[in-house]
Amino acid sequence: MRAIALIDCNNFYVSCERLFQPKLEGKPVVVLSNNDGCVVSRSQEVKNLGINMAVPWFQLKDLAKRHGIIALSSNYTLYADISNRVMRLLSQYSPNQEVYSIDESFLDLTGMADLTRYAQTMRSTIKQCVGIPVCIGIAPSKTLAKLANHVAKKQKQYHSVCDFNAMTARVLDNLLAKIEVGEVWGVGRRSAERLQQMGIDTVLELKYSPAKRVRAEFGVVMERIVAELNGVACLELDDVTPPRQQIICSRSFGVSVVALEDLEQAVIAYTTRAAEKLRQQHSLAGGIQVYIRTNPHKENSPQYQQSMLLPLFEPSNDTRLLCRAALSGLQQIYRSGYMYQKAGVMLTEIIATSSRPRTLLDDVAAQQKSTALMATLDRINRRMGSGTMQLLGEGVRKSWAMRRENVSQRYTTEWDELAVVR
DNA sequence: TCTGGGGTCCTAGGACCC
DNA sequence: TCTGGGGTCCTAGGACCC
Repeated sequence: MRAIALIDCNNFYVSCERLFQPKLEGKPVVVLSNNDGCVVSRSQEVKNLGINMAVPWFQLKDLAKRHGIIALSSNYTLYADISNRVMRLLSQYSPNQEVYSIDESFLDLTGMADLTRYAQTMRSTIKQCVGIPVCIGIAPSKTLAKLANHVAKKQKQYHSVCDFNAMTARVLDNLLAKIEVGEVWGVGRRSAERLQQMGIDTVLELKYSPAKRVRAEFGVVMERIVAELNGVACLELDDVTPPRQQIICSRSFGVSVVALEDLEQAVIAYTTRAAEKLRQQHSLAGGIQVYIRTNPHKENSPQYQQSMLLPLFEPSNDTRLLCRAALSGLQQIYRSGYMYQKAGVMLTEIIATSSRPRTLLDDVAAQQKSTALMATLDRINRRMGSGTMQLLGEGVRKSWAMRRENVSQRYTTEWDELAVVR
């Protein structure tokens, strides 16, 4: 039988912070999204208080004061580095790994013996070498492995490892009968509501729903989910991450922005970041979309949002060229008199640099010059720190920059910020 | 005062073609 | 009175994920 494992780090961002600040152990801790907006990671103590994911932080301030909740700004540089360490360790346990997200990985363990013990070894190795606690679910399909992981997390008697393959069909069905249908991977809030209206409340009920009916009501995606719940693997492990088809960089501002000049700075900054990512994956973009919007939560102030797609004359990854296009778009959609809350850019029609189309009009010398300049820019910023060299138009003061009031050090990636042992 | 950011896939509908 | 059928491509929007 197929054996797919899903390894999921517990309370990942909070666990990363605790690695370097042991005093946070045993205390209620949350990590907030950019701009210190919403809760994106919660310690067990916080979950026990009944605080949900994605709650706006300002709504929690009273509760936080009463229970002494510690709130940290997110530090993605740190989390990405810790994630890499976990993933590299995990890769030693199977020839076939899919890194699914910053804190999750699938491993194909088909054909291996004594999987529960094997998984326990994995757990203790990661805990010992990196310090991050994980839970592991094992099953014949990805969707079931996700559910097995859910059980491993919720039910203490499994000691953080749950192997559906080691259960009889009857025991498994009894387990599935106790899980709400909304817990299934790929069943979101919308579908869960519709399923419940049809009388399908539990995972077990979805598992035994007639395929025809599911297909007619929800389409192929849900049909595939039902097959996966029945142990038929429809989703393969993707062990190579394909290059992105679109690259987005967008941010809310720390304060509302009114002036075009500030929006221009922000758009240049975001385009610069997006272009860096584009070059990292050795690609060119055929177009760039720019958008701005006011704060939709402020119902009393005038609302405006607009976007514009600018096709490029030829595909490029030159920051200067992309910025020029984005700025021309911004100038066309900008309207004065609004309080802007967010701006963003999206690179589209992405192709590999190696498949750059050739035409008789190509200015090869100019292309080579651009490639060399961008490579130098990237090298300097990688070596000396991101933002060492930037376009002047990005600005220096950056009054619009996001809030990060309580951010921890980049303990593992910056010489100046290493943990100090006394 | 204060509500994230970055992705993918699917579907429906319109334009267009023969 | 009465006006086909089938295909492609593109875009926008919805739903979902972490």
